Amino acid sequence: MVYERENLKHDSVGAWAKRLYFASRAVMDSILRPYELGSTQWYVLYRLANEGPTMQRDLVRMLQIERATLSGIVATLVRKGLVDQTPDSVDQRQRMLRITRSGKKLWKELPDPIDLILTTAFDGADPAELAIARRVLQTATQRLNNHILEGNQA
Amino acid sequence: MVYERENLKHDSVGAWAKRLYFASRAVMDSILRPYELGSTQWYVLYRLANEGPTMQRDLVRMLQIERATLSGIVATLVRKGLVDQTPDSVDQRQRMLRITRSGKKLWKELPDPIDLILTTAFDGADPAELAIARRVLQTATQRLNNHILEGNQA
DNA sequence: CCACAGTCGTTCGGTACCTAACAACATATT
DNA sequence: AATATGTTGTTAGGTACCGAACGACTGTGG
Repeated sequence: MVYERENLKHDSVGAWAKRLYFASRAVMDSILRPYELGSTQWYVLYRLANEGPTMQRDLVRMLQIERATLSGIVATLVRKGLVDQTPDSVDQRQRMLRITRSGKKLWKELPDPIDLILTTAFDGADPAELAIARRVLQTATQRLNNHILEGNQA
Repeated sequence: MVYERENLKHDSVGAWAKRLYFASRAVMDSILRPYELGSTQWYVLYRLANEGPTMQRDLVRMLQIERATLSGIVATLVRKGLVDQTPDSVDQRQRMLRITRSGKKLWKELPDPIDLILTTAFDGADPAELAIARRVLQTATQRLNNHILEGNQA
Protein backbone atom coordinates (compact mmCIF):
# COMPACT_ATOMS: atom_id res chain seq x y z
CA MET A 1 0.00 0.00 0.00
CA VAL A 2 1.15 3.48 -0.74
CA TYR A 3 -0.03 4.62 2.65
CA GLU A 4 2.15 2.12 4.54
CA ARG A 5 5.12 3.00 2.36
CA GLU A 6 4.69 6.67 3.22
CA ASN A 7 4.50 5.96 6.93
CA LEU A 8 7.69 4.03 6.61
CA LYS A 9 9.43 6.98 5.02
CA HIS A 10 8.49 9.39 7.76
CA ASP A 11 9.35 6.96 10.54
CA SER A 12 12.51 5.43 9.13
CA VAL A 13 15.84 5.47 10.92
CA GLY A 14 16.98 7.86 8.22
CA ALA A 15 14.22 10.34 8.96
CA TRP A 16 15.02 10.24 12.66
CA ALA A 17 18.71 10.66 11.99
CA LYS A 18 17.85 13.84 10.15
CA ARG A 19 15.63 15.09 12.97
CA LEU A 20 18.31 14.38 15.56
CA TYR A 21 20.87 16.23 13.46
CA PHE A 22 18.63 19.27 13.16
CA ALA A 23 17.77 19.26 16.85
CA SER A 24 21.49 19.12 17.67
CA ARG A 25 22.24 21.95 15.29
CA ALA A 26 19.48 24.05 16.83
CA VAL A 27 20.93 23.55 20.33
CA MET A 28 24.45 24.26 19.14
CA ASP A 29 23.42 27.38 17.24
CA SER A 30 21.49 28.73 20.22
CA ILE A 31 24.49 28.25 22.51
CA LEU A 32 26.90 29.84 20.05
CA ARG A 33 24.65 32.68 18.88
CA PRO A 34 25.51 35.03 21.76
CA TYR A 35 29.15 34.79 20.70
CA GLU A 36 28.30 35.29 17.02
CA LEU A 37 29.94 32.03 16.07
CA GLY A 38 28.67 29.38 13.66
CA SER A 39 29.15 25.69 14.44
CA THR A 40 31.99 25.17 11.97
CA GLN A 41 33.75 28.29 13.19
CA TRP A 42 33.59 26.72 16.64
CA TYR A 43 35.13 23.47 15.39
CA VAL A 44 38.02 25.37 13.83
CA LEU A 45 38.70 27.27 17.06
CA TYR A 46 38.35 24.02 18.99
CA ARG A 47 41.05 22.43 16.92
CA LEU A 48 43.40 25.41 17.00
CA ALA A 49 42.93 25.95 20.74
CA ASN A 50 43.48 22.31 21.72
CA GLU A 51 45.91 20.97 19.13
CA GLY A 52 47.79 24.10 18.17
CA PRO A 53 48.60 25.53 14.72
CA THR A 54 47.24 23.46 11.86
CA MET A 55 47.51 23.48 8.08
CA GLN A 56 44.29 24.59 6.42
CA ARG A 57 44.55 21.61 4.11
CA ASP A 58 44.62 19.16 7.05
CA LEU A 59 41.60 20.85 8.57
CA VAL A 60 39.67 20.08 5.38
CA ARG A 61 40.20 16.37 5.99
CA MET A 62 39.54 16.55 9.71
CA LEU A 63 36.30 18.49 9.42
CA GLN A 64 35.18 16.61 6.30
CA ILE A 65 34.13 19.74 4.44
CA GLU A 66 35.09 21.11 1.05
CA ARG A 67 38.10 23.35 0.59
CA ALA A 68 35.81 26.06 -0.73
CA THR A 69 33.64 25.94 2.38
CA LEU A 70 36.57 26.13 4.76
CA SER A 71 38.05 28.97 2.76
CA GLY A 72 35.05 31.17 3.55
CA ILE A 73 34.95 30.16 7.21
CA VAL A 74 38.62 30.89 7.72
CA ALA A 75 38.15 34.26 6.00
CA THR A 76 35.41 35.08 8.52
CA LEU A 77 37.54 34.08 11.51
CA VAL A 78 40.47 36.11 10.17
CA ARG A 79 38.19 39.10 9.64
CA LYS A 80 37.07 38.82 13.28
CA GLY A 81 40.72 38.69 14.36
CA LEU A 82 40.35 35.30 16.05
CA VAL A 83 42.62 33.37 13.71
CA ASP A 84 45.84 34.10 11.88
CA GLN A 85 46.49 32.76 8.37
CA THR A 86 50.01 32.72 6.96
CA PRO A 87 51.62 30.94 4.00
CA ASP A 88 53.84 28.03 4.98
CA SER A 89 57.54 28.81 4.61
CA VAL A 90 58.28 25.48 2.92
CA ASP A 91 55.24 25.00 0.66
CA GLN A 92 53.93 28.42 -0.30
CA ARG A 93 50.59 26.99 -1.47
CA GLN A 94 49.65 25.86 1.98
CA ARG A 95 48.32 28.12 4.73
CA MET A 96 49.13 27.72 8.38
CA LEU A 97 46.30 28.57 10.76
CA ARG A 98 46.95 29.71 14.31
CA ILE A 99 44.64 31.06 17.00
CA THR A 100 45.33 34.68 17.97
CA ARG A 101 45.57 36.13 21.46
CA SER A 102 42.09 37.53 21.11
CA GLY A 103 40.89 34.15 19.84
CA LYS A 104 42.30 32.45 22.92
CA LYS A 105 40.57 34.94 25.14
CA LEU A 106 37.21 34.26 23.49
CA TRP A 107 37.80 30.50 23.61
CA LYS A 108 38.17 30.61 27.40
CA GLU A 109 34.71 32.16 27.75
CA LEU A 110 33.02 29.66 25.45
CA PRO A 111 30.92 26.76 26.76
CA ASP A 112 31.40 23.35 25.14
CA PRO A 113 28.21 22.82 23.12
CA ILE A 114 29.12 19.23 22.20
CA ASP A 115 29.31 18.18 25.82
CA LEU A 116 25.96 19.75 26.54
CA ILE A 117 24.36 18.07 23.52
CA LEU A 118 25.73 14.63 24.31
CA THR A 119 24.69 14.92 27.93
CA THR A 120 21.21 16.18 27.12
CA ALA A 121 20.59 13.63 24.40
CA PHE A 122 22.09 10.43 25.72
CA ASP A 123 22.67 10.60 29.48
CA GLY A 124 21.21 7.58 31.21
CA ALA A 125 20.51 5.71 27.98
CA ASP A 126 21.20 1.98 27.81
CA PRO A 127 24.78 1.51 26.53
CA ALA A 128 23.81 -1.68 24.72
CA GLU A 129 21.09 0.11 22.80
CA LEU A 130 23.40 3.01 22.03
CA ALA A 131 25.89 0.53 20.61
CA ILE A 132 23.23 -1.03 18.39
CA ALA A 133 22.06 2.36 17.18
CA ARG A 134 25.62 3.37 16.43
CA ARG A 135 26.20 0.21 14.42
CA VAL A 136 22.97 0.57 12.45
CA LEU A 137 23.82 4.15 11.53
CA GLN A 138 27.39 3.27 10.70
CA THR A 139 26.37 0.43 8.38
CA ALA A 140 23.75 2.52 6.61
CA THR A 141 26.22 5.37 6.11
CA GLN A 142 28.80 3.01 4.69
CA ARG A 143 26.30 1.55 2.25
CA LEU A 144 25.25 4.97 1.01
CA ASN A 145 28.83 6.08 0.61
CA ASN A 146 29.64 2.94 -1.37
CA HIS A 147 26.65 3.64 -3.56
CA ILE A 148 27.98 7.10 -4.32
CA LEU A 149 31.40 5.70 -5.19
CA GLU A 150 29.88 3.13 -7.55
CA GLY A 151 27.84 5.85 -9.19
CA ASN A 152 30.98 7.84 -9.86
CA GLN A 153 32.69 4.89 -11.51
CA ALA A 154 29.85 4.21 -13.94
CA MET B 1 41.26 11.36 30.05
CA VAL B 2 40.68 14.01 27.48
CA TYR B 3 41.62 11.55 24.76
CA GLU B 4 38.84 9.11 25.66
CA ARG B 5 36.34 11.90 25.84
CA GLU B 6 37.29 13.04 22.35
CA ASN B 7 36.92 9.56 20.92
CA LEU B 8 33.50 9.41 22.43
CA LYS B 9 32.49 12.60 20.67
CA HIS B 10 33.55 11.40 17.25
CA ASP B 11 31.96 7.99 17.65
CA SER B 12 28.72 8.99 19.35
CA VAL B 13 25.30 8.15 18.00
CA GLY B 14 24.93 11.86 17.32
CA ALA B 15 28.03 11.98 15.16
CA TRP B 16 26.83 8.98 13.15
CA ALA B 17 23.39 10.49 12.76
CA LYS B 18 25.06 13.49 11.19
CA ARG B 19 27.16 11.35 8.87
CA LEU B 20 24.12 9.36 7.77
CA TYR B 21 22.22 12.56 7.09
CA PHE B 22 25.02 13.93 4.93
CA ALA B 23 25.43 10.66 3.04
CA SER B 24 21.68 10.65 2.33
CA ARG B 25 21.79 14.24 1.17
CA ALA B 26 24.70 13.48 -1.14
CA VAL B 27 22.78 10.60 -2.76
CA MET B 28 19.62 12.66 -3.05
CA ASP B 29 21.46 15.64 -4.54
CA SER B 30 23.24 13.47 -7.08
CA ILE B 31 19.96 11.91 -8.21
CA LEU B 32 18.21 15.26 -8.47
CA ARG B 33 21.06 17.23 -10.00
CA PRO B 34 20.35 16.19 -13.60
CA TYR B 35 16.89 17.70 -13.19
CA GLU B 36 18.26 20.85 -11.55
CA LEU B 37 16.13 20.33 -8.46
CA GLY B 38 17.13 20.74 -4.81
CA SER B 39 15.87 18.29 -2.21
CA THR B 40 13.31 20.65 -0.73
CA GLN B 41 12.05 21.59 -4.16
CA TRP B 42 11.50 17.86 -4.70
CA TYR B 43 9.52 17.58 -1.47
CA VAL B 44 7.26 20.42 -2.50
CA LEU B 45 6.57 18.85 -5.90
CA TYR B 46 6.06 15.51 -4.19
CA ARG B 47 3.37 16.97 -2.00
CA LEU B 48 1.63 18.90 -4.77
CA ALA B 49 1.76 15.97 -7.17
CA ASN B 50 0.40 13.40 -4.73
CA GLU B 51 -1.91 15.37 -2.46
CA GLY B 52 -3.05 18.15 -4.75
CA PRO B 53 -3.14 21.91 -4.17
CA THR B 54 -1.88 22.99 -0.74
CA MET B 55 -1.69 26.21 1.24
CA GLN B 56 1.86 27.50 1.52
CA ARG B 57 1.32 27.95 5.22
CA ASP B 58 0.42 24.27 5.68
CA LEU B 59 3.50 23.25 3.76
CA VAL B 60 5.61 25.12 6.31
CA ARG B 61 4.29 22.83 9.02
CA MET B 62 4.53 19.66 6.95
CA LEU B 63 8.09 20.23 5.81
CA GLN B 64 9.17 21.66 9.18
CA ILE B 65 11.05 24.57 7.66
CA GLU B 66 10.83 28.30 8.22
CA ARG B 67 8.40 30.47 6.29
CA ALA B 68 11.35 32.45 4.99
CA THR B 69 13.01 29.34 3.59
CA LEU B 70 9.89 28.08 1.87
CA SER B 71 9.26 31.51 0.44
CA GLY B 72 12.50 31.34 -1.54
CA ILE B 73 11.95 27.76 -2.65
CA VAL B 74 8.45 28.49 -3.89
CA ALA B 75 9.77 31.53 -5.74
CA THR B 76 12.29 29.29 -7.50
CA LEU B 77 9.66 26.73 -8.50
CA VAL B 78 7.36 29.48 -9.76
CA ARG B 79 10.22 30.98 -11.77
CA LYS B 80 10.82 27.57 -13.37
CA GLY B 81 7.13 27.35 -14.21
CA LEU B 82 6.64 24.12 -12.23
CA VAL B 83 4.33 25.55 -9.58
CA ASP B 84 1.55 28.10 -9.54
CA GLN B 85 1.08 30.48 -6.60
CA THR B 86 -2.20 32.36 -6.17
CA PRO B 87 -3.77 34.25 -3.25
CA ASP B 88 -6.60 32.39 -1.55
CA SER B 89 -10.00 33.85 -2.41
CA VAL B 90 -11.17 33.77 1.21
CA ASP B 91 -8.05 34.79 3.13
CA GLN B 92 -6.00 37.04 0.90
CA ARG B 93 -2.92 36.64 3.09
CA GLN B 94 -2.58 32.96 2.31
CA ARG B 95 -1.14 31.54 -0.92
CA MET B 96 -2.47 28.44 -2.63
CA LEU B 97 0.17 26.31 -4.35
CA ARG B 98 -0.67 24.06 -7.28
CA ILE B 99 1.52 22.04 -9.64
CA THR B 100 1.42 23.22 -13.26
CA ARG B 101 1.02 21.09 -16.36
CA SER B 102 4.75 21.39 -17.02
CA GLY B 103 5.42 20.48 -13.37
CA LYS B 104 3.34 17.32 -13.74
CA LYS B 105 5.24 16.38 -16.87
CA LEU B 106 8.58 16.73 -15.07
CA TRP B 107 7.29 14.83 -12.05
CA LYS B 108 6.48 11.80 -14.20
CA GLU B 109 10.11 11.60 -15.34
CA LEU B 110 11.54 11.92 -11.85
CA PRO B 111 12.89 8.91 -9.93
CA ASP B 112 11.96 8.58 -6.23
CA PRO B 113 15.21 9.36 -4.41
CA ILE B 114 13.77 8.46 -1.01
CA ASP B 115 12.96 4.93 -2.09
CA LEU B 116 16.45 4.47 -3.44
CA ILE B 117 18.03 5.81 -0.26
CA LEU B 118 15.95 3.64 2.07
CA THR B 119 16.63 0.56 -0.01
CA THR B 120 20.35 1.21 -0.29
CA ALA B 121 20.77 2.04 3.37
CA PHE B 122 18.54 -0.43 5.18
CA ASP B 123 17.58 -3.36 2.97
CA GLY B 124 18.25 -6.65 4.70
CA ALA B 125 18.93 -5.05 8.09
CA ASP B 126 17.56 -6.70 11.23
CA PRO B 127 14.12 -5.17 11.93
CA ALA B 128 14.63 -5.49 15.68
CA GLU B 129 17.86 -3.51 15.51
CA LEU B 130 16.25 -0.93 13.25
CA ALA B 131 13.49 -0.53 15.81
CA ILE B 132 16.01 0.01 18.61
CA ALA B 133 17.95 2.53 16.55
CA ARG B 134 14.76 4.37 15.73
CA ARG B 135 13.78 4.52 19.40
CA VAL B 136 17.21 5.74 20.50
CA LEU B 137 17.19 8.52 17.90
CA GLN B 138 13.62 9.45 18.70
CA THR B 139 14.29 9.74 22.43
CA ALA B 140 17.45 11.78 21.93
CA THR B 141 15.65 14.13 19.55
CA GLN B 142 12.83 14.61 22.00
CA ARG B 143 15.23 15.41 24.81
CA LEU B 144 17.06 18.01 22.74
CA ASN B 145 13.82 19.61 21.61
CA ASN B 146 12.64 19.81 25.21
CA HIS B 147 15.91 21.43 26.14
CA ILE B 148 15.37 24.09 23.50
CA LEU B 149 11.84 24.76 24.75
CA GLU B 150 13.07 25.16 28.33
CA GLY B 151 15.76 27.52 27.13
CA ASN B 152 13.17 29.70 25.47
CA GLN B 153 11.10 29.93 28.61
CA ALA B 154 14.00 31.06 30.79
C1' DC C 1 -16.31 51.38 13.47
C1' DC C 2 -11.64 51.57 14.47
C1' DA C 3 -7.37 50.73 16.70
C1' DC C 4 -4.65 46.67 17.96
C1' DA C 5 -2.90 42.19 17.94
C1' DG C 6 -2.07 38.18 15.30
C1' DT C 7 -1.03 35.72 10.80
C1' DC C 8 1.16 35.15 6.36
C1' DG C 9 4.44 35.94 2.96
C1' DT C 10 8.54 38.51 1.60
C1' DT C 11 13.00 40.61 2.03
C1' DC C 12 17.45 41.11 4.15
C1' DG C 13 21.65 39.62 6.21
C1' DG C 14 24.06 35.75 7.88
C1' DT C 15 25.92 30.67 8.15
C1' DA C 16 27.01 26.52 5.92
C1' DC C 17 27.22 23.53 2.43
C1' DC C 18 28.05 22.21 -2.76
C1' DT C 19 30.35 22.25 -7.77
C1' DA C 20 33.11 24.36 -11.23
C1' DA C 21 36.67 27.11 -12.73
C1' DC C 22 40.84 29.50 -11.82
C1' DA C 23 45.60 31.16 -10.26
C1' DA C 24 49.59 30.11 -7.88
C1' DC C 25 52.76 27.04 -6.68
C1' DA C 26 55.17 22.28 -6.39
C1' DT C 27 56.82 18.22 -8.33
C1' DA C 28 57.56 14.64 -11.70
C1' DT C 29 58.76 13.56 -16.68
C1' DT C 30 61.22 14.06 -20.50
C1' DA D 1 65.54 23.48 -18.26
C1' DA D 2 60.83 23.10 -20.05
C1' DT D 3 56.59 21.10 -19.93
C1' DA D 4 52.93 18.48 -17.92
C1' DT D 5 50.49 17.02 -13.85
C1' DG D 6 48.88 17.56 -9.20
C1' DT D 7 47.83 20.31 -4.97
C1' DT D 8 46.09 24.26 -2.46
C1' DG D 9 43.38 28.10 -1.75
C1' DT D 10 40.10 31.46 -3.66
C1' DT D 11 36.14 33.13 -6.20
C1' DA D 12 31.63 32.78 -8.28
C1' DG D 13 27.11 30.94 -8.45
C1' DG D 14 23.72 27.88 -6.50
C1' DT D 15 20.75 25.50 -2.63
C1' DA D 16 19.12 25.36 1.93
C1' DC D 17 18.71 26.83 6.32
C1' DC D 18 18.07 30.59 10.20
C1' DG D 19 16.29 35.12 12.77
C1' DA D 20 14.60 39.75 12.45
C1' DA D 21 11.91 43.18 10.50
C1' DC D 22 8.26 44.78 7.43
C1' DG D 23 3.85 45.19 4.68
C1' DA D 24 -0.50 43.45 3.80
C1' DC D 25 -4.27 41.49 5.50
C1' DT D 26 -7.78 39.50 9.14
C1' DG D 27 -10.26 39.30 13.21
C1' DT D 28 -11.37 41.09 17.80
C1' DG D 29 -12.33 44.32 21.84
C1' DG D 30 -13.69 48.47 23.12
